[in-house]
Amino acid sequence: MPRAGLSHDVVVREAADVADATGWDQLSLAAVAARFGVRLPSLYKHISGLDGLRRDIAVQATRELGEVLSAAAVGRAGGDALRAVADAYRGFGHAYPGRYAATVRAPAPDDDEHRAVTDAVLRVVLAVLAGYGLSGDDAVDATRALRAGLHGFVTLEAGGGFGLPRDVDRSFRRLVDGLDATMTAWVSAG
Amino acid sequence: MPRAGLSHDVVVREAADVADATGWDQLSLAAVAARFGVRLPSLYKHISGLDGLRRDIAVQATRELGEVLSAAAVGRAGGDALRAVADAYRGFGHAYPGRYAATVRAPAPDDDEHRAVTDAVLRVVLAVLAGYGLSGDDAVDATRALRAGLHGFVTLEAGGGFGLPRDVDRSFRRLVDGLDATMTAWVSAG
DNA sequence: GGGGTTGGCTAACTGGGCTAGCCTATTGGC
DNA sequence: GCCAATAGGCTAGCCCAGTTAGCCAACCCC
Repeated sequence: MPRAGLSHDVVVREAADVADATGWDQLSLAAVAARFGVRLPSLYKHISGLDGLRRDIAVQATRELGEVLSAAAVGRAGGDALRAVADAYRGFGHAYPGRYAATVRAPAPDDDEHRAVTDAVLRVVLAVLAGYGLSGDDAVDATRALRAGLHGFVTLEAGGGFGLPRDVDRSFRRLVDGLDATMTAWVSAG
Repeated sequence: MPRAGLSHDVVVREAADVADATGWDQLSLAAVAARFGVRLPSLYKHISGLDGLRRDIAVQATRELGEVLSAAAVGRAGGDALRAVADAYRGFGHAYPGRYAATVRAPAPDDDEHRAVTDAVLRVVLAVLAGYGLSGDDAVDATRALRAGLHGFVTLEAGGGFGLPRDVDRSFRRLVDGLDATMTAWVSAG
């Protein structure tokens, strides 16, 4: 019985790849086990069931998203930073649809590790908004508007919701420009 | 063996209620059959499996959404219409989370009935945008931005993604105001 | 090389979806 | 009113995914 060399991180990473390839909803332990050429119950030595695996993927994917956004934001400010972060966000959703879907999952109230990585993403966004001069309630509203616009666009695009031939990149650019203008306006409106 | 009085429409409606109560992802034929006090295979006389049922719920829910949005838009124009439609959209998502999730499902390419109801929703949105003087590519971009913003907000809200205490109604109002301003600006920018 | 730990495995159960085929309630024609 | 056809329930039985329990071999360290 040769060992397959599994570990928690290896299993989670492979499972994330499965989710990217087949869809977050279609993720199954059977598919992951098959990837490793291993029987399904063997995975239980490394993860706690399908739901535990989903949570682990969410944590890993959210960490990766935070790194990607942070890298995009560094050295930029204002609309420049906003556009870079927005593009990075959408790019992540395109490149890793399964991981992206995982990042939407809200952390359980007592899951500190998960909370930490979602907070890290939030901090990047807040830093971008600070570049507009937004803070407090304005920043909260702006964060929600920004996440709503980006998340909505990425999920609708991934779900095939944009049937029309009109160039999708261009629509996205105009959406982000609109968000930029809105936030700029909020600043001057005080 | 008394008859339970099932029919296609009755089953789909009850299944939509199950989806609202337990979540679109948790929808199961077992739960629907239990609601009717009927054995699971009996449902197959009225629907074609779980996936067929999901598609049927999507069609029905999208039709309902179209009616709700259309009713909200009637007799209004411009920002007034936009706000009314946006509130109706979010209200539908709150009141019927399972049905709402079903409306996101894109129609199969050859599913004319499904396409017809999604087109009806699109027509309402386009009518609102026409009130801004938007048409052609501008209208397509605006539709996408609008759907992205509304859909993103509703799903994040439903998913518990808005953890902060800041009033969510207020954030939504500001998002819609921002969309209104953006579309107004697009018109003048031609 | 012997013992503990780790990481595979098989066996077995649950529960959901699906198909086949039975049997009865209802309905429509005469 | 009867008889046949249809339609709408049912049971039985399959498959597949997830889960748990418990076995046993591989590896690691002394």
